[in-house]
Amino acid sequence: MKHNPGTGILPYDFYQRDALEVAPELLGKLLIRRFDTRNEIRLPITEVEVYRGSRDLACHASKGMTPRNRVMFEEGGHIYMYLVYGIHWMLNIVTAPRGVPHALLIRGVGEVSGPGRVTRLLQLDRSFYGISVFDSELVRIENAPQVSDYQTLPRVGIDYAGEPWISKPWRFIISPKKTGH
DNA sequence: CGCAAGATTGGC
DNA sequence: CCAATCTTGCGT
Repeated sequence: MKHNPGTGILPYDFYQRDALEVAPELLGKLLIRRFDTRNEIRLPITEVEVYRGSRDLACHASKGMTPRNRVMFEEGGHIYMYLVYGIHWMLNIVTAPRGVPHALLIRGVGEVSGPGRVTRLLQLDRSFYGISVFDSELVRIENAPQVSDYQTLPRVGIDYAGEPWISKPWRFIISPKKTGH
């Protein structure tokens, strides 16, 4: 595995931790989508949601390993893509060591809000399933100063999970910039 | 093999 | 409020 020393790319070890620990640190980091040698999009991650292992009934891994969620059980740094409602691709960054199925759903980058809009903007789909953000040219994440001003809120669209999972404040979002004087 | 439901979005 | 759109996982 490459670690890309000196490139500013977040290293392998960054991802080998509990998703709840990685989530606030991922805010503000630069998600980079390279289309070719001349074109790439670099935007800060503004909103993520934690899906935390087999006990979390909102997490796809709560029903064990399946063909779809297999990559969640890989080591941190892999990309988990899946389709919801037959329409929208969801981009997730797997975290935690191999065998511990944690993931972070990327819900916002730059000014773009909403996980479906993120993948549409960055042109991410099934073909990115299983690649690693710490050694891919096409999708990578670069270090940036730690964000200190963020809030936590309940996750969206997981009523099916029931309590206590519905109420867990596992959605992390950069606080809106204060404008004006 | 059928089918209900979905980590959402956009339009009426 | 509700349809779109199709994959997935589970029950039969």
